[in-house]
This record gives sequence, C-alpha cells and structure tokens, in this order.
Amino acid sequence: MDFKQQTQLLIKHLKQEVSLNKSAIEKLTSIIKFKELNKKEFLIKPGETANTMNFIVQGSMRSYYLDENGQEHTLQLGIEEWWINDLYSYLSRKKSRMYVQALEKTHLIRLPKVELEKLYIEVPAISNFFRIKIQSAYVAVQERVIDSMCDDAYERYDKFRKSYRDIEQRVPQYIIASYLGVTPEFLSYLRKKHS
Amino acid sequence: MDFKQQTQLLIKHLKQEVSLNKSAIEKLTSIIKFKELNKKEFLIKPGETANTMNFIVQGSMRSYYLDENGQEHTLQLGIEEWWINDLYSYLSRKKSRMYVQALEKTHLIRLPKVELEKLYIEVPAISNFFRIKIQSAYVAVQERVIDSMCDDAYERYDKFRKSYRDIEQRVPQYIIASYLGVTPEFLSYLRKKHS
DNA sequence: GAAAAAACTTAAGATATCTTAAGAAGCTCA
DNA sequence: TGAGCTTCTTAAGATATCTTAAGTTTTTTC
Repeated sequence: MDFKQQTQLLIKHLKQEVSLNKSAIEKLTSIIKFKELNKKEFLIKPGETANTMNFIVQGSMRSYYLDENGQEHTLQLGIEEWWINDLYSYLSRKKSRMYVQALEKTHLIRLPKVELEKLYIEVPAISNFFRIKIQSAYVAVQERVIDSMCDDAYERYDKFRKSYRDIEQRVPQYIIASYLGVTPEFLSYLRKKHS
Repeated sequence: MDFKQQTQLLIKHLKQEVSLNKSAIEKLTSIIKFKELNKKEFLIKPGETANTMNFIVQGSMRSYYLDENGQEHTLQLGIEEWWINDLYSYLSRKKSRMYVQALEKTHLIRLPKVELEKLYIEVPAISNFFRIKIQSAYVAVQERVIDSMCDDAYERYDKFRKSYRDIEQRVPQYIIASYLGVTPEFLSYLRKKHS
C-alpha cells in the first residue's frame, strides 16, 4: 500500500465519525508521518514519552506492562484501523511505563501531538474525533475493571473471543493470556476443559 | 454550609487547575444546582442517564456495579472536593448500569451537562478543567487494571490505604473489599495476618 | 438505653488459579 | 529441508481466594 492509499484509509476512518471538508483533509494530510515497524519492534519503551497518535494501517500491535517479576501484562491489542498508544503518557506528557510493540510487520500513520493540537483549533471536527476516541478508551478500560471483578477467567476469555474474533486469530495465545490476566498454562487448561 | 460557601468551595477547587475571571465565575455560578442526599440515598440508579457533573461539597459517596450474583463492585469512592459520577453514562449518553450512592449525608453541587457544554464554548478554561478531569479519570482506571493484574489482594489493599488514607477511615470495610475485588471475609483475614 | 440492624471476625472446607517442569507441536530462517 | 527457536499442552503439587456459617462487635433507631 502506498502513502496515498494509507492516507485514504485514515480519512475514511475519520469520516465514519465526523465530517471533513477538503481543507480539513489537506491540513490533516500535511501533518501525517508514516512509519514501518518489523515484527517485535518497539514503537514506545518505558522511559520514553508518547508524543504521537498512532493509526494502524496494516499489521498488528500491542501495549504491555512488564512488572517487577518480569511478567508481561497486555493492556491493549490492535489491528488494521485501530489506534494504539500509551494514552497515559500521551495525555499526561509523563514518561511511559509501557512497551508498545508490533506483533507483525506493521505500517502506521503517526500524528504528532503538537501539530495535532494546533489542528484542533482550526478543525473542530478533528478535535471531536479524538475526544470521542478518548472517551471510548475510558469506557473500554472501565469495562475491563468491571469484568475483572465480576467474571472468572473463562468468562473473560469467552467475552474476549466474541468481541475480538479477528484479533484472536492473529495473536499468540500467551499474549491473550497476558491480556486476560492468567497464565498461558491456565488458559490452555481452560480451552481444553470447555472444548 | 450555605449555598454561597458551597459555591466558593467549587470555585476554589477549579482555580487549583485553571484560572477564572469574574465573568467566568458568574456564568459558572448561574448553572449550579444544589442537592442534598441522605445516607444510602441514590443519585443515579441503573437505567437512568447521568446528565450532570457532581462535586461533593460535604459527605462521601460511591459508585458501584451490582452483578448477576447480587454482588456489589465499587468503582469509585469520593469525599469532599471530589467529583463523583457514572462517567460512562455521562459521556456516552447511554443508560447507566451503576448505582451512585451517598455513604453519609452529603451535599453536592451539580452542573447540568447541557448548560455546561454551552459554557465550554464561552469559557475555554472550564472546558480545559473537565478535559483534565476526564484524563485523570482515564489514568486512574488504567492504573487499576494494571494493579489488578500485577498485585495480590494485600498489595492492592496496602496501596489503597496509602493513596486514600482519609477515605479509608470513613468507609466501611466491606465497601473497601468490594473496591479491591475481594470478599469482606478475605480482607478481614488479610488484615489480621499482616497486623 | 434497649432492641434491631449493620459490620466485622473466625475458621473449616472448597475452588480457581499459579508454579514448575517436561514434552509436543508449530514456525522461521539458513 | 532441517535445526533451532517459539508457542502450546499436560499434569502434579502449591497457593490465593471464596463460601458458608456462626459468633462478636459496632452503629443506628426508636
């Protein structure tokens, strides 16, 4: 996919939420940066500050937290036409404690925060778009808190499969386990038990 | 505390984050609504839609989710000078699935969403204030997801006590248990074990 | 101030989930 | 194509947390 097609995909994606005129599209296009990551390559590492919004054009990514025992905890998973970031670092301007990593060879569009915030003033539709995105991010995380308290591991796995069927196919099981908050061995056991 | 004093408390609270001129304060004051809740009284129940931002002037509150097994899961706790809401419902305009309840006799200031959003246009400082609040809410919830995956129950309890010492004193232990995601019996056991 | 209600504790037995370790299966790259 | 790495499975024993039930303490209400 060439840069033009990639840009088109982003525009199409924004237009699903808000309407954009020619001038808005031009302005947006002018701040776009393209980035390619190889499998397992990192976009963000702990200590860095997230200063772009990142749209997945092709490929898949995840963000995860590495705890003191060396265990990974996956916070977010994403494939084509999803946004991936450490929103905590991006919003607060603080250093990230996450890894944001490509799970496959991945093409991204990055929108630098400084330029994006200037754009918000000129093009309120774009500001609205990201407000909506951040609100959905909040809702999704809150949903996860509730699920982690109400559901046992198998129920969480089942919900995950139903909500993210296309992601489940492409992501190794041990990463799904680290998203659900269980060990890979236990997830394997649950799969067998319920099959 | 009379209405004037309550209003002063809110203004003082906003001024800790953003600066407000006389006209901004006047406009804000004009949309304020006061509300008093008795102990155990509900501000929001499942099926209702949250249509105000709620500032606790005096007292304490919580929001919780009641699951299919009749178990309560506390999502948020708050005392004087905290905001309490079902932000999910407020932001998405969807029906709430939460209870928002007073834990003591409580005085609230409510800012109706419709009027507040009009204010955002005239007074960007107020818009900024709530943007910051919503961002911190996001960060807090994400922190909780991480903690629930990395820490065992005692570590979570310990962090809770350190972060919310003043809340811990005023809230029954079974509610703290329901915030931490454990049974009251188990929390009681942990407290004894580590004392 | 007594009775009732709410909150907390204790303890025993049950269950969910983890740890460790080893082997099997699947993928990747020379 | 084969060797080496990565991922998945299995199973046994360990641990964290829950359930139930009963008794105690604290708070609320009349």
